[in-house]
Amino acid sequence: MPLGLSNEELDLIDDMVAARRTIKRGSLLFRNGEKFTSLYAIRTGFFKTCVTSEDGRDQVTGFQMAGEVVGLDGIVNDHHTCDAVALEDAEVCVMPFDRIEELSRVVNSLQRHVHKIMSREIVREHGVMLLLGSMRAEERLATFLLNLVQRLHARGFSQSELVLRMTREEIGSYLGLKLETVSRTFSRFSEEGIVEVKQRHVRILNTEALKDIVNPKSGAGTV
Amino acid sequence: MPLGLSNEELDLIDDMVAARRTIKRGSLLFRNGEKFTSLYAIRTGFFKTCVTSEDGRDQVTGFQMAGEVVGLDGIVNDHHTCDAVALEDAEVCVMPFDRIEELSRVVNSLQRHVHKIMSREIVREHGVMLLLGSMRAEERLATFLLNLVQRLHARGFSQSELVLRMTREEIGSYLGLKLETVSRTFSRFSEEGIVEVKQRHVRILNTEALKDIVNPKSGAGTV
DNA sequence: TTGAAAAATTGACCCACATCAGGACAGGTC
DNA sequence: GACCTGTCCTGATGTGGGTCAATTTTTCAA
Repeated sequence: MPLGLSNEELDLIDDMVAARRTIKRGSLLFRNGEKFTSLYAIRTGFFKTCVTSEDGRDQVTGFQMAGEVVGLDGIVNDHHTCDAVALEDAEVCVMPFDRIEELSRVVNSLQRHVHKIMSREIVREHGVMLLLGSMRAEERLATFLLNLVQRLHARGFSQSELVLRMTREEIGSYLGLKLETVSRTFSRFSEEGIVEVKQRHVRILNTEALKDIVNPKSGAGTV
Repeated sequence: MPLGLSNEELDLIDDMVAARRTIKRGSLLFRNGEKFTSLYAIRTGFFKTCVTSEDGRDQVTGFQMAGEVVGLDGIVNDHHTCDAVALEDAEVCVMPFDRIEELSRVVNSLQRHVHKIMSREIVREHGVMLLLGSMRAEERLATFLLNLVQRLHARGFSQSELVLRMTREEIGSYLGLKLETVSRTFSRFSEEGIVEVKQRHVRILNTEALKDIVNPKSGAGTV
């Protein structure tokens, strides 16, 4: 499932997988505080990860789909620091981290792959920080939709249609907005003919408009 | 400089360091788009890292001090995706990443160390996302001060006094606030006798109060 | 099929922070 | 000394999104 590996290497990766595990919609793959043992490669299904502050505030830190890896947060302290919740019935490959380290000492491409996965996550989070730190509600939601649809498209789904697996509240938590604001912003996009929204079914009618919102064209006044 | 390694292992780490490099205050260690070759361990000095969106918005993604590592963002795409700017004259160890990967195939503790550094960065960013997504200005600044002073204390500095190496604007960018808000919040803390602020010199008078701000005690009304 | 809970929409009002603007202060240069 | 320039502070005003509340729609269990 990770790209760019030879068959030989894929066999080794099979070696690495201890087991498969299925997770029912709504239940946890791992939770905050739990001992860290493995990374999980998502085969099917859809997850959110979220951290909780001491006083009970909750922040969704990401949404993960098939082919992506969760659990990286647990490596530092041998314990997970966030929850991973299945938003639909899911199946994952359990990859014991000891085994990963062992194998990646021998298989250079695997070593490289692991490093890239972690670095990619760091870079992704930089993007989220930019979003949370400086974007307005419309920009946040447009960014979110474009990102989702792009990842789905890379998996063979439509470029313009998607089904949200998460609630407005979860979207809001991820984007640093309240659910009402998410709902209103959807409505505004809808009024403007940019998207068609029916509950969790979203059809993007004007991708360019979304891109313009994310990346405001400087318009006429550019000297 | 990384903790928990034997002398033997430290020698190996010396092996890994290609060179030292000094960076003048205000100049860049690396910049967005630049080819990635190495990680950098900070020996002395203070850095900020920041990403820039296409339309010129800027987000400080972190402040780094002695003993911390920068450059992890470059691994995924062989190019850096952020700038690292020295906020005071600095010296770093240049550690070619090829060499790191090579050595960490042999030295297990180094392999583990590299993984932990990357995981720690991911977890740190989760914390920043929580801050940016759900905290109010006072909570953000209190969190920031407590974090800074804690890291400085771990390096042998005071628990209660610190000199900010960055401007109000840079603090604001990191915390998702405008510089005026940062300034006003400092003033408020000062009025309340929580800190003493003279330009970049900050003395924390009441650590507990800061902690209470970060983590609001539920007070009287808890049923 | 019915009933109850969960999710989503929409409106009215409010507030924390942004924006705009004026001025003070420090550090450096001539 | 006088003069910049960058940084910081503070006041007045505006606004985007939060809060509160009412209603509708969907989902799902019985």
